[in-house]
Amino acid sequence: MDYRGYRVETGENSVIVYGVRDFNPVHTFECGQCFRWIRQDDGSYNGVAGSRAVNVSWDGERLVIYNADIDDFINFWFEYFDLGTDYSLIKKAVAKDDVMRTAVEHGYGIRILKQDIWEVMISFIISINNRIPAIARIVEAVSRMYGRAVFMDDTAFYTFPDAHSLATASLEELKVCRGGFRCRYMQKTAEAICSGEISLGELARLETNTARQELMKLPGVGPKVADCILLYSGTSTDVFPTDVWVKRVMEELYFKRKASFREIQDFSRKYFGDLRGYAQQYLFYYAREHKIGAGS
DNA sequence: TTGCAGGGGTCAA
DNA sequence: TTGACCCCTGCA
Repeated sequence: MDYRGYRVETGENSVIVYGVRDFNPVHTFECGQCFRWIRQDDGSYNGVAGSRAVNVSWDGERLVIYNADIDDFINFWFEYFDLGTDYSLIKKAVAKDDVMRTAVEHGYGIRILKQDIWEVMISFIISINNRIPAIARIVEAVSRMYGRAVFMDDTAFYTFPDAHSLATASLEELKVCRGGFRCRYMQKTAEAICSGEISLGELARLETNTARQELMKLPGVGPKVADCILLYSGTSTDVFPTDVWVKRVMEELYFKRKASFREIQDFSRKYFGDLRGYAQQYLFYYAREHKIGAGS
C-alpha cells in the first residue's frame, strides 16, 4: 500500500518501507538525541520506544522495522521517524556556508526523532555532567527497575517507566540505577509532572520561549536540558541546545575566539532562524566525530 | 595496581 | 561567578 508518499509492505513479522530519503540509522541513532537504540553485529539497531521493542535495519533502499506491522507504522513509527518532514529542504536551508555544508554532508542521514517528551525529559536530566555510555546505562537500569517487559521474539525489553513509578519510588531505591545526584532531580521532576504542576500536554501549545521557561521550573532542568527536551520531543525546532561541544565547535569554526553562551545563542537565532535545532544537530554530530576542540 | 582529575549541567551561595 | 555533586573513565 501507499502511505503519504511511501510504499509500505508487510514482511516476516515486520513492516518494510520504501522511499525513505535522508536517512541513515547510524547518524540518526548515534547523534546524541536518544539512548535506547543499540547497534547489533549486523549493523541493525534494537530499540524500545513507547510500548514497542523493534529492530530497525536499512540497506539504502528499504527501511525494515521488525516486530511491527503496518498499523504500527502508520500510528507510531511514521511520526517517530519524522517521515512527514522533507529533510532535503532543511539541509538546503541550513547548509549556507562551508562549515555547514561539511557538517550536513557528514551527518546526511540524521533525522530528529519525535520521542516521548517525558522520556526525553528524564533522559536529559540523566545526561547532566555525564557521558553517553553512562547515560544509556542509567536509562536502561531505570527501565528495568520500573518499566514493563515487552517482547521481541523471546527476548524481554523494558519500556521507559511512567512518571508515577518514578515519583513513588524511594530515593534510596532509585539510586540503585547509579544515577547519583541526578536521582533526586528525576524524582522531584516526576512528582511535579504527576501532580500536574507542569502539564506536558500544554507545552506543545506554548510559544517556544514560554515552554522553555516552564520546563526550567523543574528541578534538574536548566537552559541546555530544556532545549534538548523541546527539540528531541519534536515540540520545537527553534532552539539551539548549547553544551560544551557545540560551544567549542561554534568558537572554532565561526567565532574564531572564545564566545559566551549568550553570544552563541544570539548568533544561532539570527543565522539559522527557526531551523536552528536541525543546524545544531548536524554541527554537534560533526564536532563529536571529528573531536573539534577536544584538545582545548 | 592504585590514585586522581574531570566530564555533553544545574543549583545554591 | 564558583564549587559541589555521584559515578565512571582515562591516564599516570
